[in-house]
Amino acid sequence: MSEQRYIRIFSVDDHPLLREGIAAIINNQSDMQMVAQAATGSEAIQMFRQHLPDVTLLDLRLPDMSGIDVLIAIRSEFPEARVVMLTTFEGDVDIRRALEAGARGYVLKNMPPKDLVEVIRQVNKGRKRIPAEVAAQLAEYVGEDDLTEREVDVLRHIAGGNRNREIGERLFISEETVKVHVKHIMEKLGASDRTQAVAIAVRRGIIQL
Amino acid sequence: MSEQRYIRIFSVDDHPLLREGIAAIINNQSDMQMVAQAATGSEAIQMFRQHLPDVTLLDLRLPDMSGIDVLIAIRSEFPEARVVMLTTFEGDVDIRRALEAGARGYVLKNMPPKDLVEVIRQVNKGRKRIPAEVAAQLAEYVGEDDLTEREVDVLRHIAGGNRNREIGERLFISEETVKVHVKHIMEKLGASDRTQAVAIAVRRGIIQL
DNA sequence: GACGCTCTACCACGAAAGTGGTACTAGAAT
DNA sequence: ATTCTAGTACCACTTTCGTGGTAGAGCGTC
Repeated sequence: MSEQRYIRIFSVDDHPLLREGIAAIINNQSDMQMVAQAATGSEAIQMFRQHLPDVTLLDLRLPDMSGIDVLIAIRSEFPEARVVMLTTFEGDVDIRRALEAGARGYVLKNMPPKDLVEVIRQVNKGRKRIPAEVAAQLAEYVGEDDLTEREVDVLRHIAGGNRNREIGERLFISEETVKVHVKHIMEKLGASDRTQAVAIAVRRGIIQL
Repeated sequence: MSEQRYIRIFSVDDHPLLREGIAAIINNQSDMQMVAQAATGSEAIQMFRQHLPDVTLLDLRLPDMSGIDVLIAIRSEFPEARVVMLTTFEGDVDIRRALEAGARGYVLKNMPPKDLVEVIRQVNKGRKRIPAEVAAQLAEYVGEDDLTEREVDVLRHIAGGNRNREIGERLFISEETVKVHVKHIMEKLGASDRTQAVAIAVRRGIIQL
């Protein structure tokens, strides 16, 4: 194949300065071209349909919706879409959910540009690519039980400063049941009390404050 | 004045992609020029001496030290240095400390590029410039007491999941004194318990997890 | 149908946390 | 010199948390 075609790239990020930087890097590569950009989730979904890029760079936190939800939306319509998450967040939960939702790569924003373009080339070839630094985050918690949805509900109320009795009232369950959930939350997260449970959950990306 | 001189700009940020974007924006302005870049605090201090830029763009979180400390170091040596903080963090404490340390501007990374260049122009003229969005964060907590150093110490130990007795042992004070500190912390932050105190403190940038 | 998981609920008990006081000291500020 | 602030300490008391069990209902799976 002597004909060299560009890798057509679509960037989704709500930070204009960063988008600019990505565009500069991309367009400096002889084999890549930035074909579109979006700043919100709904924009992203719409523009994906228009441009059908080879590789999409997707931020995790967007103003209107989660990057994970954008990923799911795009892949439900275009199962072959090749999406690389590009974010500052290192929490293992975000990484895991992105990969479960079909992301082909996961790159941190503080990585050198050459790592990014390398991941793009690999993903464009249909491979998956997770840098060691990111994989290490994942490995940290393998085998440990995830919190259930209900437990995350309870945890959010804990972070809001609610007492067990209040949490019970809001979730329409007894205080005793709340205590059971709290116990399980602390066990699963390895926390010694509810406060540390919140701290750990925030670090791991299980909840946001 | 017919002779037009460039505003010489120095960018300090540990995200290469973002630095690239800033450089692209800056060099697109007819009246500005990027003269140097640094990725760490110590690099920043050293390169400032070499280049003596007109305006410095400084990230708050750097790998080796806090952006605030870099700012203090630079301004102790060059009191006329014009520094704009450029960061993603909206916590009022970071903003306040930056301004107290002599920052002339405080711009969020998700702002439009034209806001950034506008702030740079104003700051270069010797003015201070704080976008409304940032000022609003500051206004949120005016008049409220800051936590003392000791209280922040205690708060950090709380976030680590320590009991009052343990905190006392580590800080070489009695458990009863710890309880007094905890009481004051909750009062000042408007928290109903120690867990919410940690959550609020993290949101406001008083502690990091 | 038996198993496993999740969510629910209750009980009892000891351990912390949180509340409301008082009070002394050292240093900064006025 | 006096006032203010931050930090220290102790006490008494109530409330909440955290731990250890047991157990049934509902749902999906194998």
